[in-house]
Amino acid sequence: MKCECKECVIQSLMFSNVGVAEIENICYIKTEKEFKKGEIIYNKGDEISDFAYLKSGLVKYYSIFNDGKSHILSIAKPFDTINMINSFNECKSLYNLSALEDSVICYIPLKDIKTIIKTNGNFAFDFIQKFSIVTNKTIKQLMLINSKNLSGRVAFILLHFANDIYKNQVFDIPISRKEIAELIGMTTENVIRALSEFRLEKIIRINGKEIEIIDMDRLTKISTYG
Amino acid sequence: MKCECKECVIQSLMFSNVGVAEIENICYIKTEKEFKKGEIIYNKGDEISDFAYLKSGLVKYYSIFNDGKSHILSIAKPFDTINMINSFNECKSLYNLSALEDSVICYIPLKDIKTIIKTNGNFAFDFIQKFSIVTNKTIKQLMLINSKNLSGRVAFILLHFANDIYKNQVFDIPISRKEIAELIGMTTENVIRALSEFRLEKIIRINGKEIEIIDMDRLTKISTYG
DNA sequence: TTAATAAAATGATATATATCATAAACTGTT
DNA sequence: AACAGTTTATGATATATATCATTTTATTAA
Repeated sequence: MKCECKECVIQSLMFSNVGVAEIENICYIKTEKEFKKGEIIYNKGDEISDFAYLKSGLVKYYSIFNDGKSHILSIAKPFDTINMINSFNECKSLYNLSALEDSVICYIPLKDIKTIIKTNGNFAFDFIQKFSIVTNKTIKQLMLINSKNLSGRVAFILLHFANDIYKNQVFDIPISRKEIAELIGMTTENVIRALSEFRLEKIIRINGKEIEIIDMDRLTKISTYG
Repeated sequence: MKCECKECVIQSLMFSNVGVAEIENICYIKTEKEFKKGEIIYNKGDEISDFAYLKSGLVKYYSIFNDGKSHILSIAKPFDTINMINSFNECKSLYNLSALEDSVICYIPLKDIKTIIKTNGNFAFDFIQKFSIVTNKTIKQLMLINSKNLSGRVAFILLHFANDIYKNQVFDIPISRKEIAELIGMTTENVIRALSEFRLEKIIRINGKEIEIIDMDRLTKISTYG
């Protein structure tokens, strides 16, 4: 089997400095696995033996704390690395990961990535850079959401789906209202109320899971200042 | 000048794989700078040209968002790396950093660290591991705090100072009540109220900045389940 | 297709936290 | 020592969000 994925992190982003021989090798040892919507990819604590990235679909990272509630950290989209953040820790998943949509994950044994890091400094450097960008974005998003009120948080998440994930003003939201609540730290009822308000104000149009952002300007203002 | 810092990240943690020649070299090119309590170390957006770590003192990372309020991300303690998280991004500080106590920061030009990463795979590997631990801890703390109520958050922070920073049940809290509020995302008045309640309940003793944790068990319970 | 179940929606009420006001206790400065 | 400015502290009130209850609308399974 030979890789073909044009947007593969490994080929395009990270392996820009890896010799051709190494790339060929990686392409042959990679494996792919399909997950159905709702399937668990990793449980918290599972051993991580592979470097993984999302080829297609959508994946959520979440944790359950002592409050008994699920808290969603973030959502990975195609070509995001999966579990990069814990791959170098104790090689145990720090989060629960599950598929929000049917997803395909590409695996490369972690030991092979580690070997390349140890033998190819330029690859290691690019890897650190990529790692830094991913984690910084996650931390920034967490802090930003916490600084906002209910409407601001809901607006922020709608814009995240429209701008970052689907790159479209119309999209089928892949998570339930309850999951939006778990992502922004508010209750399901209040998320629904905020969405209803946006709908009545003609800022968005809702048809079940389908959401269209009608007034991008106002939603952005609500997200920014709310 | 020759390094002497026994607990230096560079010597002990990260340079375990660097050849002796490289260590000697690093020791000679490092510089140190003192910051008085309250002094700014980096402003958000400042260029980062050095890898830095905290030799002594205490440093806060914070950001000011559109709400006009300061939000503290975390507090670095001696031998923590400073700005590791943005060193490999755009080499611009993503946060404001200021000294909470008189502090000494040790600098090594980033270009030298980058050279070692590119030429010494084992160092790169250890660097990634260290990076991973630091960022994971930050993200976990952010999520945990957000999952708690007022008392739980205040208890959590008191335990953080006692257990992680000062390793003592009695300590002088280095930040104001306002800064505690900025760290846990509550208002100053409510932080003071929570502290007063803990005092009345004989869970802690307060004498200005001096705090003693009397009932560790109850405070831990409040932090865990609050 | 229908029943059963879950998700979305909305209202009423409770609760936690924020805001505003004020006073007391510090801190630093002259 | 006295002053101004800041931090800490506390109370009263307002506001935002959570909780509980109920209905409607989707989804899933039989």
